[in-house]
Parts: sequence; C-alpha cells; structure tokens
Amino acid sequence: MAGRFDPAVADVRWQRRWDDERCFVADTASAKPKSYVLEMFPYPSGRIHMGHVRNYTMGDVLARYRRMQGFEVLHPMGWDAFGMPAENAAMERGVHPEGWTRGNIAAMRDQLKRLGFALDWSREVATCDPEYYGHEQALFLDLYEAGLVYRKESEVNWDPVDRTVLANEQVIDGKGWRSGATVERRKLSQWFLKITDFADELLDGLEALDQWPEKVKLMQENWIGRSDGLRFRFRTDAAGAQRDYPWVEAALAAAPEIEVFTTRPDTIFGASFVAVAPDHPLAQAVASQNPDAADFIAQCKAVGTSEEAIESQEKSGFATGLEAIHPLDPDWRLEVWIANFVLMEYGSGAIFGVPAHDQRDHEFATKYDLPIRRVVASPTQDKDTPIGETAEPGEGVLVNSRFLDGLSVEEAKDAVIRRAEQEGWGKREIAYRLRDWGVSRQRYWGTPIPMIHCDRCGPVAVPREQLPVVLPQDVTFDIPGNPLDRAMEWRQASCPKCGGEALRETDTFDTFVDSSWYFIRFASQPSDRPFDKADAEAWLPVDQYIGGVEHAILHLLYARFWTRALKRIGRLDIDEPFKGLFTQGMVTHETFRAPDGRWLSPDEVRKEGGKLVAADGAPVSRGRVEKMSKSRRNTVDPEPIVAKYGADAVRWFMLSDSPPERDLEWSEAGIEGAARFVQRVWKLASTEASGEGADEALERKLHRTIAGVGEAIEGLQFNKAVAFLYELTSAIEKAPPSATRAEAIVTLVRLAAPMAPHLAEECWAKLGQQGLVVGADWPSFDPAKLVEDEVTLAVQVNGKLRDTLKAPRGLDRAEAEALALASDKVQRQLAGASPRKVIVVPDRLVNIVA
RNA sequence: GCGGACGUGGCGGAACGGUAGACGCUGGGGACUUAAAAUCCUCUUCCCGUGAGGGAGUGCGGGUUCAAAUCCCGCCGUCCGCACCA
Repeated sequence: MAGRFDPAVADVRWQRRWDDERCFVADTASAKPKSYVLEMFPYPSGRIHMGHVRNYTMGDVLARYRRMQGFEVLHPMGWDAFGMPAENAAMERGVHPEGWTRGNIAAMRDQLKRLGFALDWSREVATCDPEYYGHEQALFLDLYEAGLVYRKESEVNWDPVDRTVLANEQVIDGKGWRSGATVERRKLSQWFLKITDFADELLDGLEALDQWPEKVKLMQENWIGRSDGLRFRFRTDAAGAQRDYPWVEAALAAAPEIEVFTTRPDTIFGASFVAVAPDHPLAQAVASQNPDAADFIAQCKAVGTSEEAIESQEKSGFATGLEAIHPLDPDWRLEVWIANFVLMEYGSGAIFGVPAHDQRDHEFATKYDLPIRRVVASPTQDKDTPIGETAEPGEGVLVNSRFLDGLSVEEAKDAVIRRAEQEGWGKREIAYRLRDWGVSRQRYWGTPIPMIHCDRCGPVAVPREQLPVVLPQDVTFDIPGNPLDRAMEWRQASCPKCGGEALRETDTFDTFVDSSWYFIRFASQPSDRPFDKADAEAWLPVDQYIGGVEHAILHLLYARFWTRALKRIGRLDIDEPFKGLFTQGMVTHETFRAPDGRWLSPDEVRKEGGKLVAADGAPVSRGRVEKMSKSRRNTVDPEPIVAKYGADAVRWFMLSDSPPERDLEWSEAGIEGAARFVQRVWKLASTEASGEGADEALERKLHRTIAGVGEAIEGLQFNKAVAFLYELTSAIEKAPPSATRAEAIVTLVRLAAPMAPHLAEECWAKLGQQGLVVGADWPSFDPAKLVEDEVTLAVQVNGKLRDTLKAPRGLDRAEAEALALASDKVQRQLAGASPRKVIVVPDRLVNIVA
C-alpha cells in the first residue's frame, strides 16, 4: 500500500522550489507571446477570506495553463492598502494605520503563499508605498496640466460627529455608518476629474469589449446614461397681477430665461408647466424674498436621500408667480413652479412638464390641477381621446401639435430640434447621468493630493521635484476629523509660485484613484517615473481580469477612464485596460440562528438526534444560504482548512461544482470530496505498474479529456474541466495496465497541474519526469482520436426514444435506417404501419415518423 | 417604475435544436476489517410492474419543428443593477 499524499510536506517543498527557481518572475524582454492575467488586488483587511481564495485560484489556473502553453505570463499581486478600516483601527485600538496595514499585508502575503499561487512577487506593490503614491501624484499633475482636473464646490455627505465626508455607501438611512449621527448636506471645495469628458468614449468603447460580460457592459451603459435631446430657453415674465411682488422681481432678475433639457422635444405642444429644482438659482431667488418658498425648499431638502424616502415621497411644488413664454407661441404662457422631483444635477435643473406623456408630470399636474393635453396618439386613438389615470409615454403620431401633426415621434423630435436651432432658442444636446469624479476625501490614510493653497495665488501644483508628498507619520487619531488638518508642521509649505507662506491640501485621494492604474505599474515599474511606455504596452491590456461583480461600475469605469486619460495626454497608447473581464460569484455558506434570533457560527452548532442544537442545547434554526459575512457569522476561515486539507484540495473545491460566475456554497462534504480526489490521483501516480501495449479506448478518452479540459479552461468553465478530470481518473483506475495507461497518468498529472500544482509536482517527480511540471508543455491531442469507431445510435419513433443501437461509425442513411427498422422495439411501436418519413442524423440518431 | 439574469433529481450542476440528469455531493446496499476509519464495488428523477417493460418529466400555458431544457409568444417565481435622469 502506497502512502498518502501529504500536503503538509509537499506544499511547502514545491512552493520553496518554485521560489528558488524564480518560476513565476515575468520577463518583459522575453520573445514568447505574452499573457497578462490579473485578479483584483485585495484590501489588506488582515486575513484572506474564501472569496479571495476562489478569485485567486481561478486566476492562478489560467496563469499556469497559459504558462504551460508557452506564454510568458505576467501574474502579479499587490495591495489596495489605503482606506478607512486602517483609520478606524487607529481610532479604536490606538495603532497607527501604517503599522496596522503593514502587519496585515505581511499576514495575508503568507496566507496567499501558502496556497501556492503562481505569482510574480518581485512586482508586488502596496498603494501606501510612498514610491507608488508619489508616481500617482505625478500622474495626477499630468492630468491637471492637461486640464482634466478642476476644483469645485460640491455637496457632500458630512458626518458632524466624525467630522468627515462619507461616501454614499456609508450613509445608512440618513445616518453615518460609524457614528450614527444624522448626515448633513454640506458644500465643500473638492477636486474633480473630468470623467464626463470621456463619457462618449467610455460608452462607445464598451462595444469593442467582446470578452466582457454583457451584464457589466449594460451596467456601465446605464451608469453613463446617455440621452439625446434638446436644450432650450423659455423667456420668463411675471404673471399678470404679481408683477410687483418682491420675489417675482428677484426671480426675474436672477433668471430672465429658464433653460430646460428634454429628451422629448416632440411633445413641446403638450407642455403645461415649467418646473425648476429647489436649488435652482430661480428658486433660490424666490426663496430669498418669500418665506413660504424658503420653507418649501427646506422641506425638500429635509427628506432623506434614501431610495425608499424618494420613492414614497409625493410630488409637490410651489408656484412662483412667474410665467414662461412658449418658444413657439409668444401668447402661450406656462406657470413656473419649484418642484421637489426636479434634480439640479441633471440636465439644466429645470424641465417643462408634459403630463399627458410623462408619469411624474402627470402626478404633478393632477395634484395642482394643471392642463393635461394629448399630443401623441397611438393608432387606436385620435386627438381627442382623453388621457387616463396614467401618462402615455409610448410611440405614436403627433396630434394637437400644429406643424408637427401627423409626424412620428422621431420625426417630430427632429423637426423641433431643427427649428430651435434655426431660430436660435435651443440646440441639440446630449445629457449624461454620469457626473465628474470627486476624488477628495477628508481622510488621513490615503494619497495626499499634491496641491498647495496660497492666499495670493490660489491652489498651486506641488513642483515635480518635491514629489512624493509623503504622509506625515506623527499624527493623532484621538480627536475626530482629519488628522492632517492638525499636522501643522506638515501643512506649512511655501507657495511654489510666489514663494510666500502657504498651506498644503489636506484632503487625500479616493482610494479608487489608487486602483485606477495599479495594473500599469505591475507591468512596468521604473523608479523615476510611473511606468515606461513601451514596457507597459508590452503587457497591456490585461488579457484576463478577474474579480467580483461589485466592482462592475466604479472601479472598472474609473480604470477605463484613467487609461483613456493617459492615452489622451500621450502617456500610454492603450484604449482599454482590460481585454477580458470575468466576474466570479460569491462564496456562500448556510446560516444558523438561535431561538432569540442571534446568528450562530457553524462551530457553535451541532447535530443531536437529527436536530440542530446550540452549545447550550437550545434548538437552532437553519437560515438561508448566504454570502459569507461577519454579521451573519457564517464565515469559514481558509487558513485552518488549508492546514487540514492542503492547498490543492482547497483549490480543487473552489473550482468544482459551481460554474465560476455563480455562487459557490462552502461545505465540509465538498472539501472532503476534493481531498479524496487528490489522494486518488496520488495513488495512480505512486503505484503505477508499467504495462505493455496500447489501450485504444483509454487513449480516446485521454484525447477527449485533453481537448475538453483545454476548452473548458479557455472558457473559464473550471467546473467542467474538473468533471473531465474526474472522468479520466475513473477511466484510468478501471483500465488494465498498458503503455497507454502509463502515459495517461503522466498526462493526467499535466492536465491537473494548473488546478492542483503541488500534487502535480509530487506526482511528476514520482513518475520520474524531468524538471518541474510548471515548466512542462500542455498536452496536445490528436483530433482523429476524439471519435469512437463504434457509435450509439438513438432510435426514435415519432420523436420518442425507443431504442439505442451500437453501430459502426460512418453508416450512410440507408444503412442506418435499415438498422433502426430492424429493431424489435421499433417494430413493436410501428405495429405493422409503414414509416412515412425517416430522419437520419449521421452517427447520432434515426427518427422514424409513422 | 426601468433594465438584466435565472428557473433541470434530495443538493451543486451537465446537456452543437438530436439518447435529459455527465461529474460531484448526499443517501441506500454490499466487499474488506475482530471492529471502526480509509478504500473498493453497486444502486439512487418520479409513477406502475416481481420482471421484461411501460408511462410521465427540465416553473406554468401555448406555438414552431420529424425532434424543444434549448427557438418564439404569454404568464408565475427568484435574484441582481439603476432609480423622481426630464
């Protein structure tokens, strides 16, 4: 009896060997074709979790597979090391964010190494390295000089207790996620990157990304939210008797014209009112003179920003006493309202309402008894068909619309836009949902924004030779707010322009800036500049990028933007950073709850008499299978699992069963099964009795497996690759000794190498093969050996399967038909009737239609 | 509300329009063992039948086709993204 494969010994042995031989160091100068495989780098939270293991295992299989195929592979790893958890740890435990982060990186690096990933650690970067963020500051200044950066006042979520800006995701039900304080809307001066300049490019670029999931492309498309329409002006006037009201005067002075944006210029004769956003200048002017208006606006702002709050909120408005003059009819006047459903950030912050064909306008008009005028009619309607309880946003033919009558919606849109442009009161415009990217964060643990504020010169860029602007170490976290604000020694600087006393910018970058170019730095890392153009272009774009779908919009959009911005300024000639994208599913686990509703971790639950009970004997209810999370207490720490079963079993399980894009449920039984497979392969390799002669059936199986595994890995269908290897393993186990069998075992080891590399190396050595299996060639297959000489013909009568027959391959139609008709079962079904028609699919099926 | 994905045994899932359920897990039976673990063999969609065999079956209802899990139409359900975007 051969011994068992002992991962505790083997894993370390081969990891050391790969390291010693620098197996995974990528050579940019190599003449081989290049392949860049990348997984989204982790935030160093302290320990890796199963999601990381799954993500990195997939990338690793691909990287190792490509290497065996003869590619020079770049497969790097680093750390998205800035961010709030480090500061929270500093506040809660009094540790410095840097020390905390560095410690976490060291621990997680060890954990990753223990899993035997084929990573080029020589290129490791952490975004908190001054070298890394210094180059990032330089890139930012490049963009600044190119006019792609600007400073603007903008509204932010302000936590008054923690005295910091919160991201939208950190505002829960209107309260700060840490402090629980009610979040205020506050205006702050922030740095913005002009991502909207690239809106069209980013949208059009999606088309070429044929190796991206449609879902992600669609999400980005919606996020960018392009809509074509017309921007035009209404002249304003006072409504008859109200000319002398002070707020009307103020409003007319502030807004002699109101600009609106519409995607439905065709409905211009259906207009029944004009509405502006509460923070529109006109609304503000009215409010300055009219306390009721001011109250109304304050009410609008008081409503939470949560989705539910917005959804349940009733449409409401405030009549300003102004009127807007219809651009196509000077005698036609529309009431001007301030309305709570108009957004200042979109379009021009003002709309004209068409209640007949827009649901929001319909609700508003109904409430305030404004006219509802049909201007589009479907084929079953005419110009007098009344509008019902809801608006009719659909297609049709224009009615009640003067010169537009009879035109289709599309034709009418065009006609109105042309007329507006001719007459000079409006022009065609494209509006985007996408906003410019605000990158300022009032946080310590991030990349300092390389700017200096001078009272005389305004904001001035830090001179290049002074980069990097390094974070000061000596800061305190005992008081809420940004510690950089209090680091007076660090803040003081002389103005690069006038030489006078000035203060540094104390905001740091959104961490998404850090992750917007790390894949470029991986490809090329000179010390004197962010990257070398030629070296970076040798690797980029990333051939396969793998990560969670939660980054479908922000990170992936920012990285695409950054890459295009670098192209525009001539730094890198790459359009799209990620040629192939794959978003893997989550790792889930069942959940358990105590009678009082508390979540219980799996090790607090045991089985007793077929029932689940807690440690104290209380009955436990089984919850849903959910994503592993601390709050649900259903996490499984990979480290003890790896220690118990070995890296390969864990890797194998991560690839088994579930298709990679779907969720994978962690289970004890599953990992046991994976560990069993590892031993089966080891047993084959370690007990192989050499045999003589060929085994044709096994040989065909072998070639089909080579083809199948290759195709599955190429398509990132790892679960199928796994299934193929199970089949081959069973076939070899059952086969009698032969030369073919011996060869099949060697091939099996190569096929399994990307997934279970330690096992493969151990087997490879045991089988007396030369070198390391990581450097071995991927097996090739002979297409001629993929087919069987004998096929199984399915025989159907009227489309129902009645028999299966063994037949030699390549029967012609007549032969196949004759064979099928000779079947007893077929004859019984036919019961003497003669077939009306016979369909033959060669070597597969005969269908007899009676 | 808008957009999208998905729905197959006890479970995860396979299946160029052509033998539904590969492979794995679980469970049943058996072998080996003093015993257990490990390992191996074997069965495992459902219904009728001792059996040979027959019938049903891929969320539901229609349709196209010699043939539909797969294509088309209409429902139902689950999940995800966006959300007062003019």
